[in-house]
Amino acid sequence: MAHDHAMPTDLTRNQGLVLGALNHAPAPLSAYDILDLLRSEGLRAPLQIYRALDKLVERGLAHRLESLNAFVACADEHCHRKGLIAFAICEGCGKVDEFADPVIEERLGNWARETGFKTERTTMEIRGRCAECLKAA
Amino acid sequence: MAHDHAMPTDLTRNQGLVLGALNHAPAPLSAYDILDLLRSEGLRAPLQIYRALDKLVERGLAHRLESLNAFVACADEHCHRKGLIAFAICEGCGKVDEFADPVIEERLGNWARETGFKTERTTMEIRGRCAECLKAA
DNA sequence: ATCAATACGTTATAGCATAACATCGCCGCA
DNA sequence: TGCGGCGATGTTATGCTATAACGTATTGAT
Ligand SMILES: [Zn+2]
Ligand SMILES: [Zn+2]
Ligand SMILES: [Zn+2]
Ligand SMILES: [Zn+2]
Repeated sequence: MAHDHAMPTDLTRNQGLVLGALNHAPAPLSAYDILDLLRSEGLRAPLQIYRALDKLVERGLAHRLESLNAFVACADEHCHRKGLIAFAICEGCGKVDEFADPVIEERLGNWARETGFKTERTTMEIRGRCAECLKAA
Repeated sequence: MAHDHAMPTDLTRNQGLVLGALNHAPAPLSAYDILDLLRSEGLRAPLQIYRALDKLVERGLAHRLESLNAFVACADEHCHRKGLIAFAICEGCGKVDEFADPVIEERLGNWARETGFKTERTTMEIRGRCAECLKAA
């Protein structure tokens, strides 16, 4: 399970609550999912969640999945990855696998250099079914 | 400009209107952008747009950009591409460049084979600034 | 004490997407 | 000719996602 993450100590209360919710979740959560989970802690408005998420994503402690409009905790316990990250998202169980591939990064870097494009950020998301779900079917 | 696309002849009226709007647009359009463009043609409801978009995307005549919640016409005039497509989206002018890279496709295929993941579809979107916009700055 | 920077709380609003239901037109087939 | 299936259409209502705009509170340095 994802229960034993080492959380940075300098998070604000809201940031800590949101990251905690993501860490305990077995699948990506939307901002509104998180809000519902944290109403018992006194949070009431979407903006409280979005502001915390902004900071967490900025620091690499969480990631936004564009194709899902949802968020996950970073799978890298301490030092969050630099560079390009790919996400494999299972449509069956919701599990998200996070990995980096230097060759892909290099190919995209080459393409950018050749075309004169200045990359700010890249999202790569694979949708499908994980091995476990395939076995179960 | 994108004015001279060969449009399939078997599109319905709504599908044709929507694809036309995308073909003439210099940048990705949201479903609501398209709706506003087509009110003069009698379209009134978001669903009319979304239904047409579903068909167009299904046939590869248009693409959905997940990181933008918007749509573009496929840049491949006739035979839309098979396989993995990457999109480079300029934050300055909105231009979208569509390209395929067999090496990246192979790397992702390898990863999937190794982990037993069955890929249904992949989205790859690069955000940044195109050469032209960089020159202008 | 003053000031700037950052986080927080609240209300309202904007933007994106689908559910549910009725209707229409086309085509194949008795 | 009439029936039945199917896909596209039209309409209303609703739900989900995200941000604007405002004010207050906390922190921490000078
Ligand atoms: Zn990560
Ligand atoms: Zn699974
Ligand atoms: Zn295309
Ligand atoms: Zn540009």
